Amino acid sequence: MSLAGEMSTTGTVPADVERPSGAAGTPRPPTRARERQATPRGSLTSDRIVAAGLGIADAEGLEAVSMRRVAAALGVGTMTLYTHVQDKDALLALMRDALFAEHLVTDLGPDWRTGLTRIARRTRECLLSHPWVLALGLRPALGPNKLRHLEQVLAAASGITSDTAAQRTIIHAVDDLVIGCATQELAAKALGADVPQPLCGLRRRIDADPALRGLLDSGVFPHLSRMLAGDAPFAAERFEQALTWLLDGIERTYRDGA
Amino acid sequence: MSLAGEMSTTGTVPADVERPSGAAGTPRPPTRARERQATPRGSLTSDRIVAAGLGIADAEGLEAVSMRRVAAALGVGTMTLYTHVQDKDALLALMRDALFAEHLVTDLGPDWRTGLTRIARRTRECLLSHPWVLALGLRPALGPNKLRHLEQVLAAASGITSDTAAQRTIIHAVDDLVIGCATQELAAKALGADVPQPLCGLRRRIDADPALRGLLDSGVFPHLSRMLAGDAPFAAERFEQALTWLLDGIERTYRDGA
DNA sequence: CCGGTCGAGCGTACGCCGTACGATTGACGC
DNA sequence: GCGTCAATCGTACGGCGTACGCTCGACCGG
Repeated sequence: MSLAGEMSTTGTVPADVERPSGAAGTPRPPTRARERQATPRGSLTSDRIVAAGLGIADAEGLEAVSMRRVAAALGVGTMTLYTHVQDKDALLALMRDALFAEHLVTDLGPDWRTGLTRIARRTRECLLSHPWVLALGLRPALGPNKLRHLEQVLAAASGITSDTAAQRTIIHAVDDLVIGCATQELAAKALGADVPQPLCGLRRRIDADPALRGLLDSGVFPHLSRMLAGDAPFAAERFEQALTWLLDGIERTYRDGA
Repeated sequence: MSLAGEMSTTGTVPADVERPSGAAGTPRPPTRARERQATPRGSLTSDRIVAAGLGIADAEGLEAVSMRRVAAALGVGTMTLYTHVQDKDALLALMRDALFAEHLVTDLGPDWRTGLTRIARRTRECLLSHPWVLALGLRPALGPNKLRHLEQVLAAASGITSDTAAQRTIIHAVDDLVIGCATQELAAKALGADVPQPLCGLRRRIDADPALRGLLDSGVFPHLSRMLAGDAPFAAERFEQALTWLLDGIERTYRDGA
């Protein structure tokens, strides 16, 4: 039930898997010319499938995760996966939930603000180090690890108000900000940006396209031109600032009343 | 250059397209038994391809947008599209940029806060009414309409500070919140949620899965259980509240200094 | 009027994908 | 020893993006 504890923290690819071939009392001399059955019949579990999927996704991105590929990484026929996993969508959902285990923090700290800040930072790091999670897009995932994560966020939020509807609004707001930040940061990184110094990624891409470059120079974008002339703050700084603003707003609302 | 003005505002599918077949001075008696050439040779433009793509995406979702499908909607051979569009990715980028035209607001209002609020609301509505945009995921799009949108956001943000780095942080923060809100809202809507009354979508889905249901009832999720017993606020209310918090935080930072 | 050139249009094919279906086969209870 | 059943997986189907090369209409210099 509590499958996929923190298997994903390995980071590097656990894809190519041990081939027992003679493990656990089943020597299996191939009765026919069958060389198959490298995995001893009952050893394939959805956990191992999910782990293989995570390895491929981390190493090569989400688009490399195909059923054939996962099966090959496990040394198993493609259709065998369907005995343990309903769908490819189901596999992706399991992978998503496995990663929610990484969202957990070990210590919420002394007050709600510290707790929410720590969770937000951890979640952001998690999303940034597994970009394929956001590429999953709108597919909603629900699993035991997501429940654990929700519980932890709620535990932090309950320090500020006991109104459950307000708690919901608060954790959603923080989550939204983190998701949005990570999404945009990854999109920017896909362009080789994030070196903020002289030119940001946006500037570089506009320069690369003569049409856009002409449009920018046409003078109808005064604010944009001025901004592109200056330096850009690091994404991490932007995130911290935005989080501070949001938590400031929350704090002001609930400091007195509630 | 400024292709795709507000073609996407049509909403409904412009897919099945007029077949001129004898238009504009080329009667074209088929010299052979060729019945093709329904579109009079020069009439296919990337604009029309993008429009067809938008129609399919709005009507049937992003996964229905395939090169074959778009070509069929235009009454044209599949490979013909590649004369006007480099890639499927390029087509999707053009579609994304076309939608940025919808992000523009007609009036920013009297002050920066009104301006940012209006843009944020408009952007949210835009994302919600074209869910496939977020499904595009991390693919960064850049085009003339995105530049126009950026210029407008910057125009609003410049009312609070003239520091361009700070402007950048501000507009990113607002954008992040909107993107995150819309993402989560669409994910929730995909489950048939958003009727907040007795049970939210989360609750319904937990109940649907006996394993999760058991986990929840096991008592290790006290905060979660308490929250699920209460009502959930509407997504729109959550968005407005979060935006207010964020803008409050921004306002406090810049009201006195800068 | 004519011949040449060029690019728009597109038919075919290749290698991927997810997965329905049914045959095979090993483990286990009797 | 044998029936049963679930795990395994080979084959096949329809769809995808797109590389490649052919056809053919339109235009242009003569």
